[in-house]
Amino acid sequence: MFDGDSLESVILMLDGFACRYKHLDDGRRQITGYLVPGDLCDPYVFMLRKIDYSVATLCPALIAKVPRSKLVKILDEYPRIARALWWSALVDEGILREWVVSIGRRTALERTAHLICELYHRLQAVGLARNNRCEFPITQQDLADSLGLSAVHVNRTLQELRSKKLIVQRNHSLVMLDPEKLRDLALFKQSYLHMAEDGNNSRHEFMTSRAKHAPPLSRMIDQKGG
Amino acid sequence: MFDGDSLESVILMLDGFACRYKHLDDGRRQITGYLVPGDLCDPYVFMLRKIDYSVATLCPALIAKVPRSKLVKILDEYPRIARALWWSALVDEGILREWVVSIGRRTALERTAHLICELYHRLQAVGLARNNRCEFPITQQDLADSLGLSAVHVNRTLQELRSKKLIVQRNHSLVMLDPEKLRDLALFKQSYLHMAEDGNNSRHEFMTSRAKHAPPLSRMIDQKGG
DNA sequence: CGGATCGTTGAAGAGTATCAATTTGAGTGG
DNA sequence: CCACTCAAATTGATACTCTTCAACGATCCG
Repeated sequence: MFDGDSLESVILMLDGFACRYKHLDDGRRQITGYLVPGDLCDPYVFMLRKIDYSVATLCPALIAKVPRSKLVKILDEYPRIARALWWSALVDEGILREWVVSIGRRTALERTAHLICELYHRLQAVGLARNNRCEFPITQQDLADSLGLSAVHVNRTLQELRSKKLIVQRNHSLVMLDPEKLRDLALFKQSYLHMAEDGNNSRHEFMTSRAKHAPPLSRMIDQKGG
Repeated sequence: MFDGDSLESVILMLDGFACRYKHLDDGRRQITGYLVPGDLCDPYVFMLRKIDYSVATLCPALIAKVPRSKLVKILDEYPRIARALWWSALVDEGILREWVVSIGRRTALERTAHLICELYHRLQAVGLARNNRCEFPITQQDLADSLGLSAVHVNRTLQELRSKKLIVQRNHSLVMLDPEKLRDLALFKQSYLHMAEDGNNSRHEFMTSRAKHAPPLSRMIDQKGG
């Protein structure tokens, strides 16, 4: 799905990771957000005819493609889903604001820690993380393009997080060894994610609602694209 | 209006400039967006009980305070306004994505030029800029906190834009001497603002609609706060 | 006129980028 | 199971953008 495309259907992440990103003309890339299971790639289909960013998967992913017309009908029938969608867009905006704060004012170390915290908490909210461990299929180059750093510097920053005994990475998963210290270092305040106290949010509801009422899924296994 | 406040009414900018910002615990500040006439400070009142940022005016400003209940009624009666609100939130998100790209991947010079272009085009869209001139009541410290730079560096960056004959500043207004070169330098693509070809957008409609149906305005002159 | 805020300048240093090479690790096919 | 390949991670050296600090000048306003 690319910058400038028209929107004829909405894509829901069922499994795997993806990201939104933009390219500058000379090739510089900036990732503007991650999509985890339960997220919609493009909740803008109702207002904007074109999207102004691209989406790429970071690993093989499972998605549901919901035709625009079908989604409109679903939203009419199940207003809770409409509300969840609206909520979700606002949460996305809050996350985006925090990214601006991170890239603008946090140091490389704080910024990297903050992104790890964000992803862990979002995955936890949809039941995909526990015991301080979660999938982490994001390359150092992707992190660099998310954090406004170079890949080399991300590498050294991750080394520092490891040497401080805050995280370990194995295969494509990550463990927070001392979540509290990590959040302190990151200046991380969970509240901006607007989740309930128990760590759940309405996306979870959206996912489970979806399971009962969803249109047929199209299955797509996709290699990482750029 | 501060981080954590409950939302009992929505504030509409009628005149003047304001910004959204967040503080880190140690005092570092990051501005996450500007509010110009026609913008709502907090279009989140419908879903989120708390806001996760603060708002400050940058100059004496005129605002309309719309009680939550009244706005709900207005939106029921005039669905076009509801649509404009929804649209507006999506445009805000697009702007935020572009800020992430700017701070993450544009150089200081490009980034500064890009913010100038954004503000000019947004002001033009609500009829507050023409002939490449607009109000610009933003201090270098504010620019620094918007662009993720130090005030000193913003100063030198503005000097460079002036020495390249791209802008001039007088009093509190700014003139783009060579808008095309400025946009090229900034890698600025107008499309992300999702405005119509003529430079107008639905916020303008929102403003004029409001004039006919608005609740009584409360007038508030406010000194810059932090 | 005095005080505050904002803008400007210079010098020195920190943080991060860049470049280039090397190592590691995960497939893949023989 | 091993050799091969390719992408990702790591390392070192060097350069540069931007920050910090401190001082000074300009402007505004009561």
